[in-house]
Amino acid sequence: MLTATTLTSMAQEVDTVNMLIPTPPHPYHHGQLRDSLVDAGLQLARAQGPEAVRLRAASRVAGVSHNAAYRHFTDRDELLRTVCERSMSKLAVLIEKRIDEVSEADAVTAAWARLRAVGAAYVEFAITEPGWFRTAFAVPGTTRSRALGAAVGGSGLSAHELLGVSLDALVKVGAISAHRVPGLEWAAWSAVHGLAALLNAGPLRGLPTAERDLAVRAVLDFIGRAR
Amino acid sequence: MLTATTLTSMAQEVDTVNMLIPTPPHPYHHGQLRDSLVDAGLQLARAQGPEAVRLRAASRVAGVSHNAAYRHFTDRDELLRTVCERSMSKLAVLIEKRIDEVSEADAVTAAWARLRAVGAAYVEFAITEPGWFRTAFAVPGTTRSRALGAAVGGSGLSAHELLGVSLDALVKVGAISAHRVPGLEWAAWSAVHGLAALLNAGPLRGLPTAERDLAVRAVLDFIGRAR
DNA sequence: TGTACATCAGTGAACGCGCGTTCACTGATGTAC
DNA sequence: TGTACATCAGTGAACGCGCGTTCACTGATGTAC
Repeated sequence: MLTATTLTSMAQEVDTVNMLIPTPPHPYHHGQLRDSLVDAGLQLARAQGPEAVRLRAASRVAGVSHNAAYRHFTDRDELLRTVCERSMSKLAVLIEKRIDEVSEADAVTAAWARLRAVGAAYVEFAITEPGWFRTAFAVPGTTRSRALGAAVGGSGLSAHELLGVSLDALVKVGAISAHRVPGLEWAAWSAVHGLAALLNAGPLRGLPTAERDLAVRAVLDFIGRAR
Repeated sequence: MLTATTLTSMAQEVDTVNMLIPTPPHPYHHGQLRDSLVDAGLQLARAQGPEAVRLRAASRVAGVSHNAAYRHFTDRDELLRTVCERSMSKLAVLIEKRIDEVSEADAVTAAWARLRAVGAAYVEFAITEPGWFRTAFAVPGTTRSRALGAAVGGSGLSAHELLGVSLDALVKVGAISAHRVPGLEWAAWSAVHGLAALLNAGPLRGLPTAERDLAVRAVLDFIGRAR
């Protein structure tokens, strides 16, 4: 069964590490400026969270004058929303990846392992990418936005939908009864989200790795005990 | 048993409602400026969250020139930390109040009801006072700060300590075994904190009251099923 | 009890910062004829 | 194929904002003698 103990940095696997260095000079017509600005915004969000996603800062990173951005975004908020959606999408991509890694043979065991994988991936993302995690939840309504995973072979389901699919699978396999799904959905999501928040920004930031892994295991076990 | 369905505004009971209006002119020597600035900071935090706690804004609300604050705080961070601690303390005071309202006769039932009251009060505070809730968790390390409740007849225990006490009581009364306490502590805290965050700032903001109450009940039931 | 003086706790002006946003502009590109 | 011109996508200067912080100041208060 997948545990949450191996919280190595997923960064390199999910995306290339970029430094916050302005890009070298470019021809007058940039050509990809919108994408470049979103990438710059993602770098800023990754390093410093959603507050750091600003038009001037992103333009600086993209190596462009600070008002060129207005050719591609109506205002700062549009850039921020785009970056939030992309962050949320990265979370969904990681969750789906971890689900796909589950290889249990028995259908029931596998279904439980997949639910656990959803929770573990959620926390893994929060810990290894705190800036993106905070950004993903910085704008209300982002959860419903679809993942961009389809482009890289994913289903395009959102993080929330992946949780729903996992719970439905448990019903289909006979592990839990259907009427328990809504409650479990709430409980599981809340528990995992709260754990992520407490470990990250809250009072438990900087907990030693061993204790942190214990806490993660405790919460995931608790959810798994729902059967 | 205490439910979470009555999420009426606790504001008036916990503190007087203050508008963000500058106080009337005062004598040259204010006399209570430090307290006034902290109160002003609490008003700002309540209305707009921790980002709004700024020296200039607080001075404005307190009706004082914007640098008088430097006689009482070394910098903005000291004011912010003070306001965060006070917010955390308000959370603890509400939790303790809700615990004290439990009136079950049977020791085991009462112990469970008190644990539930802790969780319900936590969510109640998050929903009725979102600004203070965010502020309480805005500065890492604030959780360990003691509540100021002792002054108003409370125990002075922090929110976290009140949870611990409730769990210990369940052990003492024979409802759960001692070795389950750490895991339960993590799970309960995470679930309730995550629920608060999702309902508040996250994707579920603006959920209709009925659905929201269902979600709260689902999560509290889930914790209560730990027996 | 009265005066000199130190200290405390305010004031008002100023500096420098990064920000979002707007303006008039100009270089590069695409299209009609 | 060549030229005129519209359009697109950049640039640089500027405005106004609120902020934290520092400076020299001044009014009020408390204390020593």
